[in-house]
Amino acid sequence: MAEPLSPRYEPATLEGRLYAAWESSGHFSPDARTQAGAQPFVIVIPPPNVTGHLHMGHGFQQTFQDVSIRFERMRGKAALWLPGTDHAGIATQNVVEKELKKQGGKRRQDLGREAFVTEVWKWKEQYEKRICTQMRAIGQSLDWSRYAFTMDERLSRAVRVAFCTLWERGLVYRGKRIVNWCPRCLTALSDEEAEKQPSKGHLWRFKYPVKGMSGRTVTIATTRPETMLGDVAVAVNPKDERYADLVGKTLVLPIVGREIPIVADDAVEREFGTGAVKVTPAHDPTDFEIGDRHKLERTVIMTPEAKITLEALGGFAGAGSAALQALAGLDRFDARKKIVETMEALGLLDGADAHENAVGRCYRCDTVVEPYLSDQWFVKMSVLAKKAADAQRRSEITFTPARWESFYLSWLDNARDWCVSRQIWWGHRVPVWWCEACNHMNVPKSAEATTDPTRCEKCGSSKLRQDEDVFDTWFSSWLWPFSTLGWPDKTADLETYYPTDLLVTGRDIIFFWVARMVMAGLEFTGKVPFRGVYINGTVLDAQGRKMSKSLNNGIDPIEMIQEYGADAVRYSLMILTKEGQDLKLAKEKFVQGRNFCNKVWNAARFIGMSLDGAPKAAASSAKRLEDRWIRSRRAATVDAVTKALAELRYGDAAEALYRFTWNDFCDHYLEAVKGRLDSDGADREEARAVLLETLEATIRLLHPFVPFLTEELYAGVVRPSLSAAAQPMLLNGPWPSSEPAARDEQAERETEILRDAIRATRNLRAVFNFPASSKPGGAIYSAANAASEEVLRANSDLLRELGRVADLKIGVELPRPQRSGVDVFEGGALYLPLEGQVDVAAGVEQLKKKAEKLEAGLRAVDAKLANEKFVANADAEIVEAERTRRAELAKELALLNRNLEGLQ
RNA sequence: GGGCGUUUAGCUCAGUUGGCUAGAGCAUCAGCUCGACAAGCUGAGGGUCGUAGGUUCAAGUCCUACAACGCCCA
Repeated sequence: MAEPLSPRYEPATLEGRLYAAWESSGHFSPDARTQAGAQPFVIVIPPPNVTGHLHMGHGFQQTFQDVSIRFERMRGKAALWLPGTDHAGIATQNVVEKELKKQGGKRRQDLGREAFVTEVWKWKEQYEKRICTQMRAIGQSLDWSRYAFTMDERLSRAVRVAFCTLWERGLVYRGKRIVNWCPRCLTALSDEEAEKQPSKGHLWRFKYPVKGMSGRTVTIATTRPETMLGDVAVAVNPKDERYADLVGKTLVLPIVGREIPIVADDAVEREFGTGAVKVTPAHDPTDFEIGDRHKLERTVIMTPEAKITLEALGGFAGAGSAALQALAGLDRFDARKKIVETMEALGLLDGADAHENAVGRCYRCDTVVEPYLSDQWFVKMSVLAKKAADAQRRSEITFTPARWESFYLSWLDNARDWCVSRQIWWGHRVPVWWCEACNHMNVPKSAEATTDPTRCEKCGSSKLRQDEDVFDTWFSSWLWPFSTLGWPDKTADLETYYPTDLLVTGRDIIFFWVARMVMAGLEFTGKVPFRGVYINGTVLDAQGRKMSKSLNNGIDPIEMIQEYGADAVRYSLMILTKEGQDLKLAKEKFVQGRNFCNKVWNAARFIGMSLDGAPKAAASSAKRLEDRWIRSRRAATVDAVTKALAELRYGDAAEALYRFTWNDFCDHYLEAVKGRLDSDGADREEARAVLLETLEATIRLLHPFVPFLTEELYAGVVRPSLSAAAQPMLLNGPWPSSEPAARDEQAERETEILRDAIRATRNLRAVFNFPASSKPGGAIYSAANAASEEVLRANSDLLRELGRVADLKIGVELPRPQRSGVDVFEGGALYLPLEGQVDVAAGVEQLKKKAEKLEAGLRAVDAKLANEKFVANADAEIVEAERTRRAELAKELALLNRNLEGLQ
């Protein structure tokens, strides 16, 4: 090492520099590997909102992806992690609208469509860099040369081709349907975008008089009284005897004065409310269907802003009435109140009950969604959904955790047609042209999808007007895994990198996105878009609540990176997570990652100080116990981590590395070799060789989790001692290979004995309050057998140094000296003579406790062995193990007791 | 109402096909400038595994019922 490293890991000093070096090295791109014939490994990023900022959920989700990408890249694959952002139609439009209002009080309508969209593009250009910079700050190894934005010319082309193709195949249609309408955003939403929330309301009962039967009324129940203006019938269940005689009769709709029939329909639940429901086909999806079955009129009584309009009610008896006129122009909720009051005044209110039901709200602005009749574009789901479900049933896609498979299937099996048109301006405009001359709808052929038609294909008129609507954002996102790779063109990228390997995303968009990508993939490319789907958990606050703006309980990943370092943030997130489980997070949790990074840093710093160029011995020829042991542990860890990462068990991999690095490598091995580094000759060189070898493997295994730290240590500590042929960057691999020959079970067993003897020594020192700086003499290690004796004898220098005793004696079944503390360890007993100011009474208490534990253990084993059925039924090796255990316990206990007597 | 998840130490969580005295991190207590690391070292204490049944030689683990909390769907 030329210059010593700082005693603390200081991430801020190196992260920016290292990321820039990685990016300019070209290793984020898979192209070189692909040209060399490597197998690809591909992930497309779930594109975040282009004008959003990176929140902890992104950081969490993207870190899984980066760990997998870095792992596979190091394993030699042509790893491609494709970055990009999403135009987020409604969300972005809303933000820009708000901003316009703030700046000059203008509405988008004041600017006009073209000028407004220009404004949004400006906004996008301004914020696009921010989120990409933030992804870099966390260390995400994305191939920026393939960066994609959903409204790029290239991806926009894909949207048009997709739509025109669906049109040709009869999978898309335009129709008047009840959609989820947001009266604030003034657009339709898909079913998935209308989030159902429980809401406290009332169930009102209204009496509708029966025509020609004086005094006779039918009582209906409703949660939305304002819609009664649009009632065109009342429906009852055909099997409901209460109303059997009334079916076919006519009611007079109060206030409006319209005559409406009583119809029988199976959709009506007899148990709900009064068993009679008002039918409003233009304002309720169930009523729409009832209306279809009974050929009822669809009477619209609200404007797109959800205000009452009486336009359709002019011809009825109550048209001119003050009661009805008073409702004109009222907001729907004011109208609700007013209608209830009016019905009460008319003596037609039968009462109301408190009622809780699920009310849809706009997922972007939280406004209560109105079921509203309008013309929209729909994608037929039945065929697409069945294909997507079948692919799953043929196991072409694997979900992790597996339980999401059934979740995915159950949605597909019940998918309703997808409303893809939105009445906003920011997005991909529907590629349909209306002829102003003959009103014909011109949809380009898919082969010519990107050329705007100039003449009506039916009448030849040049007066064409493009459809005003834009597509749902997800109508571009569902093409993401292949539009980003060049589809609809047959590009080399598409050929090489599609289908992708892994998709990592949250469970909240399995319907929105995952299922639809599978549909699109199968429909447009004939292949599933990805083979594996990892559903990550949700990041919650310390109290288990979702992080949200309104609660202000979010934790900013960028702030955490500044405070603790990107590696600390990444590592903490990974070790805290268990396959797909939610993650309760608090700022303090990042301390664990930071401390770990600092530990690795300092271990490397120490090793660096001990190295001096390449060691002059081979690690594989090192024969000392600690060498064989750490090499065996390393080999086991390589296998465990490789397997865990291949199976997407990120938390398990992080934990295995934590234990190996801290408990094995630092706590034992580094301490064990310190003495040898002072010596000279082969013993020293072998220690240095093993140190280097272990450090190298450790930082390679850690690299996917803590890329900055490890890259820096590779450059500063490891690489200078390696051969000139070593890779210039850790990023590029290789991944440590499995080395079964290094496994050494005997060394692991012997080290357990040794470490337990050291533990016993330290324990006795603490228990009897030996001063920390003292080195007690005369320690006696009484081995239970010759094998243990040999282990202790061969490592007596470690016993002395790590146990901090002045001198010691080792033998088989040695006698206990007078007035000595005793502890048992695996393979023997330790006697420590008590001299001077030591606290015998305290020690006796501790030993008694230990004896009690042994007794409890012995009782448990005895109970088992006394049970004839256990001996008869359990596997022979289990029984044998219990017998051995019993003998050991009995011996330890006898020893402890005998020696306790001597002390008291 | 249906589905899924969770319930193990003060807190956050592990615990594979049932089989050593149920583990870790943080927190707690005691002691430490012992060759990198006080963001550290050493040692220790702490759990009737949500409740009640059942299967089994043996249950944190399998089965049944129930409870609480969370998420999704209706």
